[in-house]
This record gives sequence, C-alpha cells and structure tokens, in this order.
Amino acid sequence: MPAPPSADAVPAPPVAPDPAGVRAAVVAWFDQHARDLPWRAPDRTPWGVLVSEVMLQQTPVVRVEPAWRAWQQRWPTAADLAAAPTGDVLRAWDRLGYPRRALRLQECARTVVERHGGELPDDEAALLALPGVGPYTAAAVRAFAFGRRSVVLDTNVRRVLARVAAGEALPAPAQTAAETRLASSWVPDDDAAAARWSAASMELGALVCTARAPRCEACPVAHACRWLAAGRPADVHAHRRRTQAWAGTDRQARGRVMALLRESLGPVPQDAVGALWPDAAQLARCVDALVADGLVVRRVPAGDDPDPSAVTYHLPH
DNA sequence: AAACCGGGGCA
DNA sequence: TGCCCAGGTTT
Repeated sequence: MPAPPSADAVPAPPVAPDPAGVRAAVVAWFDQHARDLPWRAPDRTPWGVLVSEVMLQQTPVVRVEPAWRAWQQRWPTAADLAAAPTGDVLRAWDRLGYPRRALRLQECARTVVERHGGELPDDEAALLALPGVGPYTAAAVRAFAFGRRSVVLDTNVRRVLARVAAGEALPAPAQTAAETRLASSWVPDDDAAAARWSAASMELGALVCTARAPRCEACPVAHACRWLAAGRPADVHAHRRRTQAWAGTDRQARGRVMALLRESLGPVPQDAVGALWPDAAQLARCVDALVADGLVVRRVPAGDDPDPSAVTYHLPH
C-alpha cells in the first residue's frame, strides 16, 4: 500500500478520462436537453445550416434565431440570396454585427451557384474554399448538415475539452495545434457518431460548461472532469487575455455609419455622415475602409470641379 | 502570431 | 465596467 497523499496534494485524476465513456454520457445528456433550434429541425437544408453557422460567428444564439427565421423565409436557397440586391442583404443583416459576414455570405451564395450548381458540397476542402467559411464553419456544416465526421472545434468544445481532458479553467487565447490533435482524438471514426458528439459537446459547453458560471452540479461528466476534480482552479491564461476596447474605436464608428445607411432609403449627404462622429479624421478613415470593403458606395457628382459637399453615400445595390 | 472586424446582454 | 459570444480574413 502506498502512503496516502498529503492533505494539500491536488486530488485531480492523474490521467485523462476515458473518451468513450465521456462521449456516451454527453450524447445521452444531449438527447434529453438539446435546444429546439430551427436550424436543427428536420426540414432544415444544408444551405440553411451554413447560414446559421455564419450568423453564429461571434453572435449569440438568442439574437441569431429570429434573424435566421426571417432570413430563410426571405431567401431560402443559395440562388435566392445570390440574386438579392446587396443593400437588402445588409439591411436584413441589421445589427447582427460584423457586416462583412453578410457580404461574404452573399459571395458564398453566388459561388455555390456558379461552382456547385446551387447545391452545397459536403467535401471539406470545397466548403473551406467558399467565402466566409473557415475551419470551424466547414467542419460544422459537414457534421450538422451532412452528418459526416469532422473536427468541430469552436469556443464551446474548446472549453469542454480544456476542463474535462486538460483540467484547465479555459482554453488558451489562441487555438493550438496540440489542441486540434486532442479534439480530433476525441471524435469517433463513425460519421453519425462523430456528428452527434460534435453537436452534443458544443451544446454542453453552451448550456452547462459555460465560461462564467459553469453548472457542474448539472453536468453529465462531472465525475470524469479533471478541472472539477482539481477544485476548479483559476484560469492559467488570464494574464495573456486582453479585452477589446469598444468606445471610440473604428468599429464603433463603422457601426454608426452602417446603421445610418441601413435606415436611409436614398443617398445620404456627406454632412449627415459627418455628424455621426466627433473625430473627422477617424471617421474619414473608417468611411474609406467601408468603401474599400464594399459595404458602402460613395457617389461623387460629375464635373471638372465637383462640390465636395455634394458627395453622397449609400449601401451597394 | 497578431490585428482587425459589431453589438448587446449580463454579472 | 469587464467579459462573453457556434470565427474569418488579412498582414
């Protein structure tokens, strides 16, 4: 018999938990507690799943749900969105944030029509080649739209694995290669089982294994969690996190310009845009960037010496 | 690897 | 106020 551990020893399990057992418990929990989200309904389409994933890039579920319903009602297919006026698309995007996503989503729709006959491909490389689709979204569409195996590693899954498998409060600020390998090792080989694990682990992170106030008492894998066993130690990466400023930033200025143009049906005079922001130089830079991004169109009156005050702005057509 | 890109809700 | 949210693109 080895000597019992001293009183101040960390009681964490010395090895990683058994993935198969954890997966089974999480999937069983998911079968009971999964939210009834519209992009999970039986009548969903692969394109609808992609739209949801793009909207969910940095926008919470509660704000995406009504927007997604209205969007799919209006433009059910990639071909529908491809044919829409871009100004309508940006107005429908409304305040979901990061309006370049809306622009890329329409570019994505046009690419799907031109390159894939309007049908979303289920191959990861082809998905990754679409505008606005990165590693996460390509994997998510493969799993949730087509039921295929992929490594779906979003902020929720990263947190679940950080706690259960690594014993840490939160994942590192930036995704690491080791983390991707770990996540891949947790995904079953079978397509259907892999897709279920991806959805279930993500949902666990969203509903139970949350960032701020995790509900460990309601967690189906609390018994196997290295972080809980260690006494829920503090975030070891806290010193490297940096909060993004907001007030007075270019992002806030851009948001004001976009909000004004969304609610304006006709061209907006330069002066009306200028009244939005106290720092004229900063605003000018932001408007230039919006024009370069393709989110805003600047109209300069014709003539050899046009009146600068006659410049107007509008959303693209 | 780091910077940039919105907006709202909640502790 | 600080923090968080089904990330992607660009440099």
